Amino acid sequence: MNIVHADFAVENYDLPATLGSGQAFGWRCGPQGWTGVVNGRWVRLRAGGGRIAAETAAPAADWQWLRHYLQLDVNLPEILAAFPSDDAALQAAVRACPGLRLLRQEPWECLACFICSSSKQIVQIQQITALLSRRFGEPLPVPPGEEPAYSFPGFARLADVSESDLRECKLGFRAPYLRGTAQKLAAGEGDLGRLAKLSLDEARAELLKLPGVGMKIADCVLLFGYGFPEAFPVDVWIMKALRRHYFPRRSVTPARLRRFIRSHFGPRAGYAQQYLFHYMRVIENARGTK
DNA sequence: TCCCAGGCTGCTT
DNA sequence: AAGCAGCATGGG
Repeated sequence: MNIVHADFAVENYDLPATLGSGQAFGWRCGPQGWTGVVNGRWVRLRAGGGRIAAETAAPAADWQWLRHYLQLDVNLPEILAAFPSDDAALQAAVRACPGLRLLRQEPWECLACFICSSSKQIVQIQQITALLSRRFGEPLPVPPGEEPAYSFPGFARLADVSESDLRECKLGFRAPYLRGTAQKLAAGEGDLGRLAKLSLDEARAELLKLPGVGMKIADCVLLFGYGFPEAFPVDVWIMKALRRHYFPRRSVTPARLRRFIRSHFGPRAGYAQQYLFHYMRVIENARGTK
């Protein structure tokens, strides 16, 4: 089995923070780097010295799929410079983790994983999605001596899986949601590929038609899967941050909150969201419980 | 034992 | 329209 290497020069790219920041759930950190599956290929990544080194198990014609996934061509300093300068909380989050990036994941996998995510901790989402891959995905070529790896099962495959089989993957009450969404897509009711050509609001409206998909999950898919940079998923962590920093001692209606997000964070609000999320969840939390 | 987790749905007011 | 119980499962 051939092992194929590549090397990318990067600036302002914090690979561990990006792969571990709760936007993708398939990456595992080991002594030799971060191992995961991108578009049906086993990959290991290692960062250092202004470079990201990549290793795969099978030769590919080019590396565009990985550059696209890692969003290597995004001009991060330009995005960070456009954040509101008078926002102390956001600026602190940026200073704490200046190379945090957004990935561009495959939309179906992203959608399925976030349907599994509701009211779950990130570690558990990782476990659930790993079970789905192992059980219903296809085995992938890996270098000798490596753990087996599996593709993430497509919606056609999951549409044929019984609810109890999904529950055995620890999906709990999310099982009928994932099954329902997979069946709808398999039946041609909804075309994920078409969403990329729509506006943010139009694409969100399409996602909201799927079972188990509300505002939060829709915005995650729009941000992490389709690359709409203004999508701003509001989960419990972000809600905590927004209340604390922007609405102390005030109740906020969802409509007012959305208006605030749009006007305050601007057209790249999704990046601001990821910085606030990571700061709240990892950095502030670690400081508080140390 | 209790509270919470990258929520959504459907039923009550 | 807004509030809220219920939904599985596991971590701290």
